[in-house]
Parts: sequence; C-alpha cells; structure tokens
Amino acid sequence: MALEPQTQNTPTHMRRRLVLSAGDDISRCLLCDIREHSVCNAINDKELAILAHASKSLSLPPGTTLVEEGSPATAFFNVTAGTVKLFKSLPDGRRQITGFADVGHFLGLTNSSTYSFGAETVDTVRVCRFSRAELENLLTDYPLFERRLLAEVTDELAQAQEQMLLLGRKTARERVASFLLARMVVHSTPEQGEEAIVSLPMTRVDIADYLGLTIETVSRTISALRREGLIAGTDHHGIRILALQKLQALTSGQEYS
Amino acid sequence: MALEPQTQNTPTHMRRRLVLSAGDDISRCLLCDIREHSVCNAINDKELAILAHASKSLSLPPGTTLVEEGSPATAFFNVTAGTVKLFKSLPDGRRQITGFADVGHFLGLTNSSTYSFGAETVDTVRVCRFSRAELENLLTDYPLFERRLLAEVTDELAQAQEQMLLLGRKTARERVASFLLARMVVHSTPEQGEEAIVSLPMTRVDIADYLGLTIETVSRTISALRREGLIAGTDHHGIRILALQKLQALTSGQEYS
DNA sequence: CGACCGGTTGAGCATAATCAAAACTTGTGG
DNA sequence: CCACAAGTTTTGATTATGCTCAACCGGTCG
Repeated sequence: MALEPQTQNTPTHMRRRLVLSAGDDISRCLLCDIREHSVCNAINDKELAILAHASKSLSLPPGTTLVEEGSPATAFFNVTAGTVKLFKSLPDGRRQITGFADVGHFLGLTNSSTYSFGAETVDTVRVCRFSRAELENLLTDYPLFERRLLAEVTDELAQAQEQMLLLGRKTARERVASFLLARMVVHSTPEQGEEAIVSLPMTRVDIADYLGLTIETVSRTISALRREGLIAGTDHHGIRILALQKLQALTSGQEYS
Repeated sequence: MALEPQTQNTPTHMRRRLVLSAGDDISRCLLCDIREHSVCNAINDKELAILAHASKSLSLPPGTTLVEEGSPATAFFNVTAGTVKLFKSLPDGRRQITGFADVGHFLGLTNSSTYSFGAETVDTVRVCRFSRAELENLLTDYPLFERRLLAEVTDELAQAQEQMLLLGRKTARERVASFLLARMVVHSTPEQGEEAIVSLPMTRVDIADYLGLTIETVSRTISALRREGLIAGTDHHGIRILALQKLQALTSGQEYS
C-alpha cells in the first residue's frame, strides 16, 4: 500500500514490463476493433495514422500501476482490453475505488499538474498511451475528439453521482445488488437462451473498496443472495443472475420481503 | 419529497416565480462581475453580446427547483450568486446531495435526454439560463468555451472522487471536518487579522444528505468539535475555525488524541 | 400565544466492522 | 500426480459506530 515517490514518467516496476504491441504501426488504429467504442471514433479513417502516431499501444500484466496518486500528470490512457481500477487513498491506507475503467474508457484527465487519483490494472490490460502534448494537439486539432471527450467525462460524472448515492445512502445488500447489476452482461447462447452473467475480474478486496464495505460483508452478502436463490456462483470470479426482477428491486430498497 | 412529473420546460412553481433581471440586456455579460470565474470568461469582450443574447438572467428564491430529477434536459445554468444543491434520490425518499454549485459553477450538463439528478436553490440564487440549442451553438462556435467546460467537468469529477472517498471510507468526525475545511474561506480583517470562516447557507438536513449521515450525527459531531475548542459557532449558519491544524489532521484520520 | 420549523441532546438498538479461524484456490516442486 | 505453502474467500462471534426513536429548546410567523 506504501506509495513510492516517482520522479520519472513511468514507475520503474512498470517500465520494466512494458511491451510494445506487434501491430504498433501506422495502421494500428485503423485495425483497432474497439475504436467505435472510444474517443478515437471521433477521428476519421483518413487521419487515423496521426492518431496511431500520437499514441503507443501497451500490454500490461495484472497489478501494474498506470497512474501513481499525486505524481505528475504526464500520460493519458485509452483502455482497449481488460479492466483498470481507479482509486484514492488516505494516509493510513484506507482506500476507495472510484471506478473501474473497462474497454473503451479514457483515463488520466486532470486540470491539475498532478494526478489526484491512482490507477492500476486488475487483469491483463491493453492500453493506448498518449503524452500530454499529444493529447493537447488532438484536442485542438479535432473538435469532434474534444466533444467526444467532454461527453465521456460528463458520463463518468453521472456515474460518480450514482456511486455517491450508493455510498452515502444504500445498505450493504443494496450496494452489492447494484454492483452486480451494473456489471451484468446478457449473453445469448443457443442452448441456454438468454443468460445474465457477471464477470468479476477483481478481488473481493477491490469490490469492498469500491462499495465502501469490508471484504467480510461483501462475502456474506453474496452468500446470502446465493442462499436465497437470486444468484448462482460459477466460481469466485463469475456469477449468474437468476432473479433479475428481485435484484433490481433490491438495488433501490424495494425489498420484496 | 414527491416528484411531480413535468411536461413543460419549466416546473410551474418555478415559472410562477421567475423574475427577469433589470440588467437583462445586451451589455449584461460585459458588466457581469463574476464572468472571470465562470465558463463565460472563454468568450471575448466583443462577442459577449452574443452570449447575453443566448442566455437569460434569473433571480430565484430559496427552495426553487431548477432541475427535476428525470425530466427532459432542456436547460443549463450558470450560477452567478448564491448556492444550488445537486442531488439524487431513491424511491423511498432517501437522498444524496452530490454537490453544492456555488458562484461561477455551470450545471445541467448531461449526455442523456433527461437529467439524472435534481437541482434546487439553497438560498436566493441568481443564474443565467441557456437552452439546449443555445448551448450547443456556443460549444460549436467557441472552442475556448468548450475547452473551459471540459476543464470544469473534469474538476467536478475530481471533486466527486474526493467525495466518494469521504462517503465510502471516512468516519462521521472525519466527514464533518472535511466538509468544514472544504467550505472554509479566509477573511483578512484589520482588527482580527486572519479569520477562517465557514458559511453554511444550507440546513442540517442538507449537510447530512451531503455527508451520508443523519442530522443527529451531524449535530452531535459539530457540538463535539465546539466542545473541544476546534471550532466556534457564530449562529447556526456560520462557524469560525479555531484550530486549523487539528481539523486538517482530522480530515484524514490522523487523530491527535 | 400557540404552532411550526430547525436544531440539539439523550437512550437504546441495528448494521456493518473487527477479530478470529476454517475452507477453499492456486501455484510450486518433489 | 500429490503435497505443501501462500493467498483468497467464507463463516462465526463479538463489538462499535452511527441510526432510530423521542424529547426538548429557541426563534419566527400567523
């Protein structure tokens, strides 16, 4: 939990591990299959080479620090695979995860010259990294890029407000139900039909730090929901939703009794 | 607490009370003394007439609804005097205030076609109101305006993250101390020298809903801080900070004991 | 004056935290 | 393939922080 002060752009334990992508050339952005889900979509095909030139694609193992809390804000990231956790800490080690940045999300934006938050990979993550100068050029040269970024930050703010409601006013049960539903994805399988799945790449510690609870309370609450037949655990990192309606009611306190 | 559905742009109880400012003419923005503290600063003097034309200045009494949770997002506001509270609610009436918008703050931005939050005046408030179309024109025509707005939303997001840390991980004592210090302003008076003052235009209910506590806990905690000599109450809506250092330590749990 | 509203204070309680230990996973090496 | 170690998750017992319920205070307004 101890934060090592950082004088260079990239923490040493990260620099050691950075791996340039095989497709790290001029056509990288053109071939990128998540482009339409990110800010990069604001730049048209002809000019994608500029974008590819302005960024570097990196593959990072779980637990890599992308952003050190309080360090100089020199780099910005677009997540193209995996999940990144964003957090803030108190001097005594208490930590609040403020969000999970999944595929397509942009992170690192700040007005201050230093980051006010930390960012660390949850699983194996692929990101495109922009320097401050590169990002500022993109903002100035491509109004659509800036507009898209404004939309993304606005959306992140709305999510933050939702999370404040959760942290300030919801019970442990309501928090866990809200979390599961927010991360739910519906798969359509030929055999099973519609299947509502929640993948949890993060540990219980991360979930607890995100929901403002302890790991014990998270564990107990998930066990209770399973015992009641609302969810079924595949393994510890995957859950199947069995009673969607009831869970939805639970998120806002309409307990079915 | 019951939310009346709203079909028109402006809630009826608000429309009734809207009062056009005396200076609601072409030079209004030029004469505006808080321009430099707001997004309007991004537009140069020559073109301020356009801005004045694009917005209407309104004076609103305490308790006026500016934005109804879930209603169509048609208007946007710049606060030029007073304090506005932003909040989200649960069906059973539980409420979380996500922020207070003071002088210079812009509010109402959303990607969705409806507001995901509510906004209500705390005291007597003066705002400049923009319609959606007017705002979009400004964004497109004035890149600096958009840049400034991006900076403002980014800043609001950073504050939201700080508040998530407070709501998820701080004790009641730490929350109240953080709140007081965040709202503190330092006055330099000729007689008293430096004076650290906190003005609290909002009620205890609002403070509690902002800090994720009950009014009783807020009241008890403020009383305790006063008893310990860290603060002194002027009246219920004003507090003087006596022990800044100790309060600062308190915000992050470094209890001096 | 009495009702009302906002704030304060007190007593008892409940939810989630803490402390502790067992069960399960995962990775490593014989 | 199994044994073992380390780490993560689950479960249990107890406690504490902040909530609920309730009474009271002080100012304001009709």
